[in-house]
Amino acid sequence: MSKVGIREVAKLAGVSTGTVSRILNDHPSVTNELRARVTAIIKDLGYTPDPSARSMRGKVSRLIGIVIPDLTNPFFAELVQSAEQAAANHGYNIIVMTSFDHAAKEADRIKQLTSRKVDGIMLVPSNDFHTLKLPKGLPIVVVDRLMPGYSGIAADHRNGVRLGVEHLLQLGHRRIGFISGPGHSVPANDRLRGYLDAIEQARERADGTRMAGPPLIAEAAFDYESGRSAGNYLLARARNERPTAIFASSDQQAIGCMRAAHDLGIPIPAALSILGFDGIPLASMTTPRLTTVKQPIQDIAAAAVAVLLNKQTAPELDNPILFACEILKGETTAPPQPD
Amino acid sequence: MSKVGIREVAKLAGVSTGTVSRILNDHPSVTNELRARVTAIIKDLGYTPDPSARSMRGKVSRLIGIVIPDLTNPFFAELVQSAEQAAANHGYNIIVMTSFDHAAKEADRIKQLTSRKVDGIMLVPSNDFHTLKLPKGLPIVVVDRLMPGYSGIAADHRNGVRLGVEHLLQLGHRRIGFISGPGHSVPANDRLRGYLDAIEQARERADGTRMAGPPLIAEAAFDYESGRSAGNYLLARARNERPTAIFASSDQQAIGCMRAAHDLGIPIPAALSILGFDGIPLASMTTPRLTTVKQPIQDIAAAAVAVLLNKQTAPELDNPILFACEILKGETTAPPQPD
DNA sequence: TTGTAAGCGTTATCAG
DNA sequence: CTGATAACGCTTACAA
Repeated sequence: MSKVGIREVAKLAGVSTGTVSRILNDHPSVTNELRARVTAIIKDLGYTPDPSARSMRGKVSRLIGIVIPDLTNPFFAELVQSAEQAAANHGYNIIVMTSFDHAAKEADRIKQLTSRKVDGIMLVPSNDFHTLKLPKGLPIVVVDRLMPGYSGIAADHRNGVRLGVEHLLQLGHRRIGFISGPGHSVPANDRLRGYLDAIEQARERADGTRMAGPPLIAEAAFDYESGRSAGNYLLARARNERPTAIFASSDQQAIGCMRAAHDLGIPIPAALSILGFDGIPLASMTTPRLTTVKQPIQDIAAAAVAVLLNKQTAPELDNPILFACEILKGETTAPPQPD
Repeated sequence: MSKVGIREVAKLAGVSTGTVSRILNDHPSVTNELRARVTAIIKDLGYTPDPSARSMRGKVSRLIGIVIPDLTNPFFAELVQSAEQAAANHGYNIIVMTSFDHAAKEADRIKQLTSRKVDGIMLVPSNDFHTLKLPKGLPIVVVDRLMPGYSGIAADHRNGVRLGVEHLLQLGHRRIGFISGPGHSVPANDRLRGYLDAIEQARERADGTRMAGPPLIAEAAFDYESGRSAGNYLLARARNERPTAIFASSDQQAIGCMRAAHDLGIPIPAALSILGFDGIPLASMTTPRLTTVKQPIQDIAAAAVAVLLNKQTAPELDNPILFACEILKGETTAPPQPD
């Protein structure tokens, strides 16, 4: 059943193993006639090349490594799943590893992948990732959390957030709170910048309109519980002082914030609009459904795989490939009530 | 940097490559003294054995394949993550694949894994999985969705559900609705059986107490939307007729059901208790927090890996290893109001 | 207990 | 364009 190797094929086809190998690897210099005949025999015999032997002799393992901080995070889960699909389409498989946002573990995992001879690594760097030396010669594409000095692929967080703020502004909101991500996280800072951009811009064009003053930014981790307490913080003031809309840096934060509002007796979206970021499936499962800025996860994954397989030219240093985000309208945003 | 092979080690240690190999593989017949010396040199040189060569020559790849229906499902995501950790502890890595509950894709993935020479496969079979021939000689452990005729590892769904029903009974509920999973799914049927067990048992010991009559079971897919419509179905009757508690077969169903109740103006848990099953992180993120029966995912994953690595004897045919579930108390269950 | 040497299944080089 | 043939880095009889 499984004893069939390249030699059997060669013998049965009356050619040499070399020829079979060339056919297997789409080497151009083989007669079409021959190629057809041998291919038929291959299929007939049910022969499959042995990946281990291939990756030992050749320099290709058809294996891609993915290192992410946390598979439990729906965003990363979808990223991995999309990458798996994209890779499978090219005959590649995926080895996943979780770093738990721990730099040492991450370094170890990358070393493992290197020794596995993976053909490339897709990396979402851990947050305390600072001085890791990436192995040279091995294609690595940094995804989502872009690192200065490395090429990468990600959603355009900054413009995505700007888009979201515009949406709130157009609804008539003027006191727009922002729950920021952890300060040491690159995408968190990008999102914050997007918020500041949009607010600044609104201020400039708002001749008479006042953009309200009190602190409207709260820093928090990306998770649910942090979003909740940040929400509490932002909402803990008189009605005509507190924000009429809150933009959270992640859907999980947004959902936590919804809960905070609920506990304070503030109806959504009547008295408070909430906008999330990410577009995870969970967003459409809340009551009311969360309006959110969706990242094109599949596109990101596909692009990353394409780059690793040299199907697409890699992004240049400090000049990442960015994908546009779009607003996914739910039921948590509406025009503000008059004070 | 990377040119160091077993020969370098051997030369530098003044031994043969064979000896080094034996040391690498913990072969018993090597002097401790020698072992220590060579090990030191290995570490010193930063030598790492080439996995491709190893898996080609030997019969071990230190690779485990995992095939699941959907990585986006938080339950499976956690399963994979836990397995990855467990495997890493033994020097093993994980190749993940998604079948999308599609039998053909699943078969293809399994074949790929076989040719990769993985040392074992952890499989959550797709639901339209009927007549797949599993490759012989390759350890496969079926997880979560047990298939009759195969050995497997899973949570004890039946007893878990029974536990949940007991909880509701103790709170005083007598009309307990049940949202079942899709009829063709094995765990769904196990859960349904658990419900029937508990109800039956309650009926027997309930001398005078009446266990209410009207249809209290609704079949639905495991997802959110299905849970919602099943909830609507069960709740669409007069207050003194409808269930005072609903047990859903998945957390996602339960959350959908919460939304249905909400839309009908039925307060939770005041007028309706809701109990979920799975214990995904999402369960603690709803408002109010969902009470649920938690599956010990990490234990399941660890056991599956242990079996694949022969660290633990495999479960016998038709005699699966089952792990107990436990109730995770949230805020959606309370004593029923009088009619 | 340790050394020697023969492959494992492919790919790549080099002739023909 | 195709056929021999030598590696690739390691494990494992078999010998010593």
